[in-house]
Amino acid sequence: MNTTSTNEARASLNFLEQIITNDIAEKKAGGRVHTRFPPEPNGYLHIGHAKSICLNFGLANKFNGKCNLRFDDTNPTKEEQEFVDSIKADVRWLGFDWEDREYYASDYFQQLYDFAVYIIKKGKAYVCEMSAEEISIHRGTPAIPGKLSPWRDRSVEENLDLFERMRKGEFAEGSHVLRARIDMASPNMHMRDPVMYRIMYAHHHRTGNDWCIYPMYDWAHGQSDYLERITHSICTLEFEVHRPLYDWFLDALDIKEDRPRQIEFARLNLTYTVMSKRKLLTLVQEGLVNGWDDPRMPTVSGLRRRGYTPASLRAFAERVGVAKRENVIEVGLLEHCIRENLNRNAPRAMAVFNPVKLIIDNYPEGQTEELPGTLNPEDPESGQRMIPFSKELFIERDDFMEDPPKKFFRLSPGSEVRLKYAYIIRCDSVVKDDEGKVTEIHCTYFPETKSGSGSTRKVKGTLHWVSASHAIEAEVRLYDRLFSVPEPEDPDTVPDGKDFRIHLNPGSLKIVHAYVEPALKVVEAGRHFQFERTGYFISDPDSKPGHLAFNRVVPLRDSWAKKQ
RNA sequence: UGACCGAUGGUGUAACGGUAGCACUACAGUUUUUGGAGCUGUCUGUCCAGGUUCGAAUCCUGGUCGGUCAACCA
Repeated sequence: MNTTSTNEARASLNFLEQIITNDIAEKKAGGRVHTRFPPEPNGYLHIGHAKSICLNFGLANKFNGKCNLRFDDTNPTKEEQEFVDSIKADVRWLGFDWEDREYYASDYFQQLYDFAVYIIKKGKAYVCEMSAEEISIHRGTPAIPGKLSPWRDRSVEENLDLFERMRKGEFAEGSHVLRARIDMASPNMHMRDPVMYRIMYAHHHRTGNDWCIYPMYDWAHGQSDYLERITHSICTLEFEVHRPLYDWFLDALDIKEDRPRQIEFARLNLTYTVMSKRKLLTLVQEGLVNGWDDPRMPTVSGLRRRGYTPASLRAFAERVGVAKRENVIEVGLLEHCIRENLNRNAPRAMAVFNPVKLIIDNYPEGQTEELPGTLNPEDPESGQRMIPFSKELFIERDDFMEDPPKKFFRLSPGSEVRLKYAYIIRCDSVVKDDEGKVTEIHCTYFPETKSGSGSTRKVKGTLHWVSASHAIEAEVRLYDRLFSVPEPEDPDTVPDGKDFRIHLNPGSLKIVHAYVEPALKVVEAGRHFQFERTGYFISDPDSKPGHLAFNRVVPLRDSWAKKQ
């Protein structure tokens, strides 16, 4: 593939790779590259996080660096161990290894406290006794400068004393905060004396009741980066306006060596889905989906249950690229990535979703043949499975038309098709019920056309089938996109008083009771298959002996359906 | 309209003052015991207006459009 890697050939680098390449060339941080993935453990990871994970671990990998997993757990009222566990499982499942570098912002609470004392001593932070509402009012608006806090000019000694007493728990929640003393007239709202610490009498999932003051994100994040000797602190675009503050804190601490650098990129958006934690939570809480791992959810756990593979998600993250421009990726690209992956790796099987009986009139009553079927034509090593064939079969109702249009290559009266791995057949007649619905299709088979016999007879169509008496029943969940419009959050498409929920696709889940070939009888959960001519599927954890359940990952591309 | 950021085919993303390329999508052909997969090909693009330059997607100026920011959230 990479046959042109001469010295002249300039590799195509994204903007992050360019920055890092330059930093290495300039020997910044001694040429080290160290990134981190910093989730807040307050919810489940989604595909946007997956992009960030692939980015941070991928960059470290590419430049011989390291990537830390760091939980940004500075708000005890929102964070839980349950989410720590699920996040770790998801990152690992995606294929990344943080080795022994599992860190928590809460590990640094004492360090952060000492740093704050340092800043207070420099006269650059003060304890403010205004209420949250007062602070908000004093902050002004982007166009109007804020007003100074009456507590802004306390002595260093007084600030030190008050801050220590905050920590000791002498004050009520909300009564005091520590604020950086920056510029209440800054056009950047984040520089208008931002809060560094607030009082919260809350139990923290790791530090328990050791602390009653907790650092804010802006104060904790950059300093945590510094403590971990992070070189490139990569975050999403909305933190761009925080960067001056990120740098201000580093300056206030007189950090000159090993200064981490914040770089922002545009988060992932996907068509036909919503991505914000709040909206996903709404879907779960209102029962619009069946939990966080519902196969229609863009959560990592949902994608996993849907049947997306780690490799397909990594390939996707690679292909969407990374830049600073707002983007909406077509979900078709994601689907392409999983098809590409599963086409090479998923064994084939036959399953009939909407069966109609096909009877081969000239096939001996009671006879069964075991016919070999290639497990995966894309993989010569894959081998075969045996499929029973008999006089009565099920085929897909859609594969028969009594009065077909031109270019219909499937079965119709008088036409010939091949039954995959078996014989060419001709349709002779049909039997209908009182309502005119076809109940039986009668055919003649041609014994000399048996697959593998070297028969050169050609037909236009090939159908999948299962032997009626050998078929196993299975529950098959046909998933489709959760929303019926590309951008469900677009205000232009949402009437007043409504929200994205009106765009929920009512057909996003159809459950059918299918007939599958008997080889599938014993599959355990989590196995991928291609059901020939229909799509890729995975056996669901709901599968039990005697009750098979499959989820459709994605249908096969279908140029016939498209023409219809 | 306070500040900051961004703008390249339908969607993403490259091009670092010198041939606008790649992927997905769409379409066509080829092949095929999956109307799948594969292979080949085609269509469609530098937001606008000026300027600098032999030469501008790239640099400058001014617009336009889009995004972000006013939690004791992250």
